[in-house]
Amino acid sequence: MKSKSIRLTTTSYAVMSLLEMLGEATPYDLKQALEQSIQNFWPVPHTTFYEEPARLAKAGYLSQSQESGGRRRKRYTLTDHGHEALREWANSPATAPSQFRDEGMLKVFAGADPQVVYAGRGDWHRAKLAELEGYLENLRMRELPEEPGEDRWRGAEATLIAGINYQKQMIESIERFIENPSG
Amino acid sequence: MKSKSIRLTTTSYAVMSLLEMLGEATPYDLKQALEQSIQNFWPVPHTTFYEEPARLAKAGYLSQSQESGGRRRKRYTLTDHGHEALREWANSPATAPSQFRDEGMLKVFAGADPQVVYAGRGDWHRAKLAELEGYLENLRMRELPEEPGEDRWRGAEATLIAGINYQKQMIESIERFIENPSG
DNA sequence: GCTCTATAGTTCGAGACGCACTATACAAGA
DNA sequence: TCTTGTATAGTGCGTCTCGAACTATAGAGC
Repeated sequence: MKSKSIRLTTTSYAVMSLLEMLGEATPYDLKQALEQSIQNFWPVPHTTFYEEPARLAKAGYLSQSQESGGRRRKRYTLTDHGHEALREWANSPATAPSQFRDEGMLKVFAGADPQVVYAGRGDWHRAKLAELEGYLENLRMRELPEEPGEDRWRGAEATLIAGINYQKQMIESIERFIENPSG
Repeated sequence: MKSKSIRLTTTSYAVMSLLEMLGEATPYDLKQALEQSIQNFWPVPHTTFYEEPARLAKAGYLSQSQESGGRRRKRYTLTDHGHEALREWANSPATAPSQFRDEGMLKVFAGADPQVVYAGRGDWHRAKLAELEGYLENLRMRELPEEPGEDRWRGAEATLIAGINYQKQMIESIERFIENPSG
């Protein structure tokens, strides 16, 4: 365990949380799981799921194995060290304030017409909303056969619901903003 | 004009928009102007205001001069090339979807108690709200002596108002989420 | 076997980030 | 005048993040 010391970023914890939920996962599994849960609150480009686990493994937070046939995919699991680090982070009170970025608002700042900038936005958020509602339904189907008390998926469900509420709110705000940018 | 060609990012346009509004500005001016307008929609660390203008100047989008006394600060203005690039971007319809990141929600995903995670958040947003309302008031005082039709500050005002609405909404959402995470 | 499409994985260079630090201005008190 | 304090202003640099462009494998249907 030649654990090179690295800085753990929020994205590191995202990967570790996902792994805690899934048990063992390939980068692709992680990518999919993120899309179906916290993507709305922590967007991560897919290449990160190939790079970050390798980085975490090198530092001893994950263990790695390789499939012997086919694509010879890498499978990761949390080590004890990883679990510990994750728990410590999750239980620490200090949390960075949330951030919002919207290129459209910058264009408005630069003088663009809000109506034009936000024309397609409502639909985008409506599509996202439908997608999330689908995930939530799937999640609830899958949960049925499990033991009562089984709660590996509880976090995923809470964040999905929050994501759904978030999308609904965005749809409303955008409509209000288009109607009356200085209200 | 040894214009090295660079990629213009959204942050580049943020800097250029600010410069268009201010006319001429030092990095520090840019930093302050951002804080009082679009910070909520495009957070930028302060070091960027020293690095990015230099990069843009090298590529011919800004011109640079240096104060001769004191801190010998650099002052930037948009070149014609810069104005053009900015206009083109502002008028282009394609706009990246907005992004939201919230480390707290990740902690909830990882199993943390929403009540604990979001305990101080409401206050944070309330403070931010008050800050923005102050900026808006200042902006409106300053606008009084200007010519009617003068609208360099209109974008700033619109984004400030949107920022204020955003903070109000966050305060509400957080309260609702704490009360009932799975509503 | 071939071809199409979905799925899965990789490389790499440029940009973004933020800690830690340095420097200047200016006012108040000793 | 000298020192000290504090707000203002600027910098260096290593690490992390991003995303375009690309490659590879699997499985379905002919």
